[in-house]
Amino acid sequence: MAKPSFSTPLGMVDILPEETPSWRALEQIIHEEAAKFNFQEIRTPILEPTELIRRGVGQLTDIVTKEIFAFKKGDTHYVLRPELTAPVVRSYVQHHLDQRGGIQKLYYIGPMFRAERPQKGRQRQFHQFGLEVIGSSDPVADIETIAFMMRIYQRIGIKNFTLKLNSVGDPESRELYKQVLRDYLEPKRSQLSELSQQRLDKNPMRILDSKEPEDQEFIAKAPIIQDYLNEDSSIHFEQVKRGLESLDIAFEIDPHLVRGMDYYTRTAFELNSPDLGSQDALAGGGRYDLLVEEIGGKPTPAVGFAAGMERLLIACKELKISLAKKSALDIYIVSLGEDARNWALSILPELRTHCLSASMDYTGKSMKAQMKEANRELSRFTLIVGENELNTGTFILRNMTESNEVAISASEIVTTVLADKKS
RNA sequence: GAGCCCGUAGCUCAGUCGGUUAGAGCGCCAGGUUGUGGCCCUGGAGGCCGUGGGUUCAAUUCCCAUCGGGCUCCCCA
Repeated sequence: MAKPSFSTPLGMVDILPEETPSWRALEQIIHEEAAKFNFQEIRTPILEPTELIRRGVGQLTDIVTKEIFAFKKGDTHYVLRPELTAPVVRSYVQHHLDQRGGIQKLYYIGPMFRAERPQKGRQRQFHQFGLEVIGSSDPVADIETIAFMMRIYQRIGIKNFTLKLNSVGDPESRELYKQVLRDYLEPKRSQLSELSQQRLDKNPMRILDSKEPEDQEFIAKAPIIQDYLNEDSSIHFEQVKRGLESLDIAFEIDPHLVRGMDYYTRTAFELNSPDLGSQDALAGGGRYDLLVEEIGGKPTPAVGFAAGMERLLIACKELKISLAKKSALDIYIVSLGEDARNWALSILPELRTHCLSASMDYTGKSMKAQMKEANRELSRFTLIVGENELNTGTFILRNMTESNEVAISASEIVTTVLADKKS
């Protein structure tokens, strides 16, 4: 094997022709469902200012401290976007979308970048779809966000998952809870994992998310935030729960669910699948009532989620769900000789004008080889053109699935193939 | 950032306790059918056995390094 001189960067993959139909089918589903919910698509640059991500996602988060692709051009620092909530909010503020009236219901599909060690379900360039509802603090926005997310998986047929729900509180509730948590954990500091000891100072709530064995005992007995929510946040949480119940969306409360981005307030949720292996989060999201202001806009409540597309496709593969199959060709023209090839080339435009997919040999190979190719391309018909046909004006149209053929005139080709396609 | 496993044909993998021309299935190309695909039969192309170094009379095989891949921890989609 000649060694390839070049290959994709670590953790980045080519999506090959046999895979793109599934991707397009998934994208199609997302676009269709978004339209049903009256969400509008937004597309933003792959690059964003470093400072936006730092402030948006959080200075101390893993994403910012170690997972970012950053570089500098002139005096400006850029990053490849690691997520899209902060950029969408940036766009919302930059273009004064709040001035358009109503709330903004936006969705997106696109590549994200995180400089992590690749493994199953984790790449350095990966794709997410997601949505952001900006301008509403009503629990209905949370419920619709989750309902949209669940609908995508439901439509695809992925049912094997757990929806975890929590409230991480508003700033007031959270400060109170953090203090309670610190008071509880501080006496046990020396018994906690090294990582959790650091977190105790910076962000004690993330200790709840720890998987270190030595932390588990303390986490299990730790006070839970639900007991420290103020009345507003508590009511909000209750309304979200009730809304999901009324929509028959099953969930479980996980008081230890703390997500990786700093901007979440109140509602936080995550969808996990046992079909994914170690990286089991299909999607996650929550409410972020402080982010718009943090990024320079007016105080504006918002909620959203993001879902991993590769992980969704992995789950499909595990569950043997096929989103798309190789598309069949309507007609392949087998041509014999120079005159026949020219004739074939000249008839293709008409076939395509009638919305038929049509192709022919580009290499001048034997009839048998051309028939093989038509078969490989799953062509429904082959049209055979040689000297005889050109002289008599009668062509052989072979039905490849039924293995029979008819002699027809040139003017009958389109109608015959179209008639079969409709039946 | 840390740990473990793996690199042999386009793909999936045998094999070599170190020793003449490295194999299979699938795929590809061609012939059997000088104008007919799928099934079948026959043949063919395609490998410096990831790369570099070491040990040895001899390395695809053993050792070291390196690169690449996979899985795991951490964290996340």
